[in-house]
Amino acid sequence: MANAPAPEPQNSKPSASFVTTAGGVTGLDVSHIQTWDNNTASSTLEFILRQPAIPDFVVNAAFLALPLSHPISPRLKTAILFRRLASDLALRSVSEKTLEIFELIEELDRETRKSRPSQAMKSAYCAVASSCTSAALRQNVDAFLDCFHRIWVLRFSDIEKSPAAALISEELYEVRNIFWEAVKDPEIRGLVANIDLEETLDLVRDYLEQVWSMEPLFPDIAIDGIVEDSQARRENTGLSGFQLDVEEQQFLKSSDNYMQRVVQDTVLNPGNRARELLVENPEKTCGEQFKGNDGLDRSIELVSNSEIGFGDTRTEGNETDCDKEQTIRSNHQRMMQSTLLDAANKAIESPAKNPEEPCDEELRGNDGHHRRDEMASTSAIGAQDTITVGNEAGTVLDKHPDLSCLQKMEEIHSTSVEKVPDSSPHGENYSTKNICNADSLPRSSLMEKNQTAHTFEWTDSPLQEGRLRLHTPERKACSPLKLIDDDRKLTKRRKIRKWTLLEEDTLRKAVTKYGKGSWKLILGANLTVFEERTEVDLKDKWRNMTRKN
DNA sequence: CTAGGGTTAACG
DNA sequence: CGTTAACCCTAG
Repeated sequence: MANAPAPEPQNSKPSASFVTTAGGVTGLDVSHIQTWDNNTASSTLEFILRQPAIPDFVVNAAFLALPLSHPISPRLKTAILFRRLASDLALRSVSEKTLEIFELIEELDRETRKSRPSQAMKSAYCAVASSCTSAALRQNVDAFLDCFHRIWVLRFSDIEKSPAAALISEELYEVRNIFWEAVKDPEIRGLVANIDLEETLDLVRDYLEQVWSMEPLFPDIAIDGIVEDSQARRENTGLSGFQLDVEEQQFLKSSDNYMQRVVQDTVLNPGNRARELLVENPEKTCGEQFKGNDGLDRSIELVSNSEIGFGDTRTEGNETDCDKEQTIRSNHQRMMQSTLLDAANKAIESPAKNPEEPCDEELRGNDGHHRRDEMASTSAIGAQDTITVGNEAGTVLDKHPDLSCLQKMEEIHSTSVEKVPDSSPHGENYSTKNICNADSLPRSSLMEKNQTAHTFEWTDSPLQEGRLRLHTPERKACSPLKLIDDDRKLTKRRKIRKWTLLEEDTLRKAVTKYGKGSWKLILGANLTVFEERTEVDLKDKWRNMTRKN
C-alpha cells in the first residue's frame, strides 16, 4: 500500500507540479492552484488523496489553497473517505469508524457510479465489522454484548434501510448469526474471539487497491509537471508565467504560513505519521513552501486548537472581507484537519481506550451544532448518541442476559426508539440547519451533502438517543448549471459488461416466474446472479432478448 | 419503479 | 460506417 500506482501522465496542459522522491510522490506545489479550473482541481486533489506517500498535512494544505467556490464532487468526497481508509490501514487499526466509512463510500458510489458494492468491498466491510466485534470480545463480555448490539443489531438495521443496503451480503448475515450464537452461548465465544486483524487489513487493502486501480484518475486532464528534484522544483515554484494579482499573492503567502504552522504542529506532535514522513524527506516534501508571513494566524490558532467548538473568529471589530474569508477558511481548515489528520493522530491515542472515546474527543467542548452535524456526516458518529447507545445497550443486556432471540433485541431497540420520539440531543432539526449553512457559505464542509443525492429523511424517527445515525444526504442551494456541469464531467458511464449465459437464463426463468415488468422483484430475488446489474439493466436486457427471438 | 427514447462503445 | 448490446435519462 506504500506505493499506490500513480496515474500515467498524459499529454495535455500542465496543471500541477508534484514532488517525487524514491518513495513516490511526496509533495505538491500548490502555487498554481488558484488558476486551476474545477476539473483540474478535483482530479488533482483526488490524485493526491490517493497517494499514501503524501503526508496528510500536504493534502490538507492543498485543500486550503483551493478556491472556496470550488464544489466538492461526490468523487472527491469518495476520495477523501478512501484516504481515511488508507490511514486506518497504515495504522493497523480498524474500528467502527472504518465501518462507517464503508457505508458512506457505498452511498456515494451509488450516487456516482450507480453500481452495487463489489465483492471486495462487501468482504472488507464484513471483515471490519467482525474484527471490531472480536476485539470487543477480547476486551470483556460486556463490551462484546454492547458491540454486538451496536453493530449487528442497530447498525445492521440502519443499513438495511439506507442507501447502503447493498452492503449487506450473505456473508454478513452468516457472520451475524455466528456472533449471535456467541451471544447466546459463552462456549462459542472462544471461536470468534481471535479473528485475525491481519486478514481484515488484507481485505481492506485488497478493496482499496481494487478501487484505486479501477479507473483512470485523470479522465480529462493531465499532470504534466512531475518534478524530479528540488532543483527543478525551485524553478517551478517561482510563479513565472502566471500573472497573479496582489490578492492572490497575499492569499498564497497566507497558505504558506498555514502550512508552516501545520508542519510545526505536526513535528511537535509525537506519534504523528506525517511527522515521520516529513523527517524522512525534510526538504523534498514541502519545506520550501513553508516560508511566509502572518496571514492567517488567528484562524490557524483556532485550527491548531484541539477544541472544535465554534468560536467566533471575528473577535476584533474589524470586519473586512478578508476577515470573512478567514472565518470561512478557518471552518474549512478545521474540517480538513479533523477529517484528514484525525486518522494520523489516532496513533497517539491510547489503545486501551474505549472505541467511543475518539469521537468524544473530536466533539469535546462543542456547543455549536453545525460542527456536530458535519462530524456526524463524516467519520465521527455523534459522540453523545454513541455513548448513550453504549450505555443503554449495556444495561439492557445486563438486565436480560438470557435474551432468547435476535428479534427480542430488535424489539428492545425499536421500543427504545419509540420511547423517545423526538429527543435528538439538542432538539434540532438537522436538515434545516444544513440548509441554512448552505445558504450562507459556498461550502462549509467538505462532507457537505451531495446535491444530487436523494434525500433520505430520518427526521421522523431515528435521530434520538439510542440510535446510530447514518449519513443523511440533503439538498442545498447550489447553481443548477454548475451542478449539471460537474456531474456530467465526474459521473462516469459504467464499463460495458456483456451478459453471461447464466444471467440470461436466470432472467428468462425469472420473467416466466414473476412476469415481465417486475424488474425490481426479479433483481431482488437473484442478487448474486445479477451482481452489479440494475433493474433497468434487466429491463433493457429483456428488451434486447425479445427483440429478435 | 417502469417504459421507452436517447447515447455510447464495441464489433464486423 | 452501420448495427447492436449495454447503458443512460427521464416522464409519468
